[in-house]
Amino acid sequence: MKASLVTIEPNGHFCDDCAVRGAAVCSSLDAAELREFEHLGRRVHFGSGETVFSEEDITTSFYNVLEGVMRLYKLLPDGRRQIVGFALPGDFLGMNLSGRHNFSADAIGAVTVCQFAKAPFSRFIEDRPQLLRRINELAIRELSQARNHMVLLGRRSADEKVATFLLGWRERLVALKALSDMVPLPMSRQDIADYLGLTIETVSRTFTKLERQGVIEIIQGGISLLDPARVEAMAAA
Amino acid sequence: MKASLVTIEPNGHFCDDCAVRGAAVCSSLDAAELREFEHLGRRVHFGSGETVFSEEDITTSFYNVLEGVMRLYKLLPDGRRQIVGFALPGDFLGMNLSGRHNFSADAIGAVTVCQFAKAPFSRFIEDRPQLLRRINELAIRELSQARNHMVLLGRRSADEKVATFLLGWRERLVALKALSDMVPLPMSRQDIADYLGLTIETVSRTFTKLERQGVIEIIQGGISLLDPARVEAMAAA
DNA sequence: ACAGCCGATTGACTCAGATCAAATTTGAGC
DNA sequence: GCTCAAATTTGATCTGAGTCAATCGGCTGT
Repeated sequence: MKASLVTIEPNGHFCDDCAVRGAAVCSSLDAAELREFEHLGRRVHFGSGETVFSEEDITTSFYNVLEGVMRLYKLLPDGRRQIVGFALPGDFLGMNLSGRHNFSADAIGAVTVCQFAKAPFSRFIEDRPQLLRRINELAIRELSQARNHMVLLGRRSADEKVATFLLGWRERLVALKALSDMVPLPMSRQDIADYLGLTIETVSRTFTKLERQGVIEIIQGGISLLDPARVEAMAAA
Repeated sequence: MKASLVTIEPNGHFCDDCAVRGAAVCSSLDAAELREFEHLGRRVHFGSGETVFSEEDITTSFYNVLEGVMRLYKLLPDGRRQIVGFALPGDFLGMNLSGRHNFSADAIGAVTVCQFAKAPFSRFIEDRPQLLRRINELAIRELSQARNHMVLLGRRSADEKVATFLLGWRERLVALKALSDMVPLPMSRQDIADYLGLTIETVSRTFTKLERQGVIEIIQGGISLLDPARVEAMAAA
C-alpha cells in the first residue's frame, strides 16, 4: 500500500546468524552450500502495511520470511478479499507455475525477508535435489493446511471458525518460540474476518461472547486463553 | 464404502499404452526410466462408491489416476463433509508429510488407478530429480487451485459458487478431451454441495434457476451450457 | 491535556441460505 | 414393464450471519 518504507541492507549478510537457519528452506543445505547460497539472497525490510508482491505480478523473486507476519490474500474484482494464509518466519513464498504470483502479500507490522532473484535461485536448485525436496515438503505442508482451511470455510460455524483460528494461530506461534496462553494477534479484526470468511462485526461479537463466557480475555494486541479446553471444545475438531 | 469391487489386473502393464502417459508424473521420465518405472506400479480398478484410501490411514501407496473421477474429502467428527477436490486422470494422490493421508478418496463411478507402493516409489525418486520436480509442479498447481477454492468458499455467493463450479469443471474436462458445451456431472448434487460449502437444496434450486433463465439445460448426467457468457458473468471472476 | 481519527464494539434489523417437510423423478433389480 | 429405494426437486419456514448505523476507545500529533 504505502511505499518508501522498504530498506535493503547495505551489503551481504551471513546465514550463520539467521533466525530461521534451521527451519526454512536453507535447513537442507550443508555448510559449504550455505556459503554459496548466502550470495543469492539479500535481506529486505518492509514497513507495516507495505505490499511485498501483488497477485498477477510477474514473479521476479522468491522470499523467505525472517521476521514478522505477512497476510497473503486474493481479491475479487469487486473488492471482496479472502486471506489465504498468514506467513511467519520460516515460510517460503513465491513458488508458482504461471510465472506470476497467485496471491498478494503484505507486511503486518515490520517484516524482514530474505529475497532471492528468481533466475539464480532456480539455477542453484538445479543440482541440489535436497533443496528441491525441502521446497516440496513445504509445499505439501501448505497444501495440507489449505485443505484444513477449506473445511473451516465451507463447513464450520462462526464460533467454530474463531475458536479454531485462535488455537491454530497459537500453535503456530508456539512452534516458533515458547509462549503459553497469551496469544498475540498482530493482524486486525478485518484481517481475521477475511481469513475466516466472516465480517468484522461477527468476529468482534464472537470475541466478546468468548470473553463474557470467561473463555478468553481480550488484551491489548491479542487475547489470553483463559480456558483452552473450552476453546478446543468449541472448535469441535 | 462397499468392498470387494476392487480388481487388480493379473500382470504387469505397459506404460506405452497408458492414457495419461503424457500428462501425469510419468511425463518426466525418458524411455529407459519408464521401463524401470513400469515395474513399480500396478493398475487397480475400483467400483462406484468404493473408498481408495481414508484420512488418517497410514500411507502405504501413492496413486496416479488413469480413468474415472474421484472425490477427495475431509469429515468433521459430527459427519459434516467438505470435498476438497475432485481427482481426474493425470492427478497424483497420496503425498503427505505425516505418513498418513490427510483426506479420504473414493471413486465416483468406475475408476482405474496406477498404484505405487510407497517405499519403492520413494527410492525410485531419490536419484530422479526430474520426477521430483514434476511432483513438485503438481503440488504447486494443486496449491494454487486450493487457494482459488478458499476464495470461493469464503467470499462467494451461492449463485457465484455454482457458476464458478460449472465453468471450472468444464475447463478441466476440456483439458482432458475436447468437448463443447455439454458438461457431464458424474458426481451427485450432494457432492457438489459439499464441494461448494452449500446444501443440496441450494445447489438444486440454483440449477433450476439457471435453467429457467435459459442459461443452462439440465440433462441426464450433466448439464448443457446454453449461454456460457451469462454463466461467466454470474461467476464474476 | 486535548482534538481528531481509525479500529473495534455494540445494537437493531434484514436476508441468503439452511432446515424441515413433501412431492417427484430416476434407476436398479426382478 | 413393475417395484422399491435413492436422488432430486420443490415449497414453507427459520435463523445465523450480514448489513446498516451509532458509539466507543486508544493512539498520534499538537
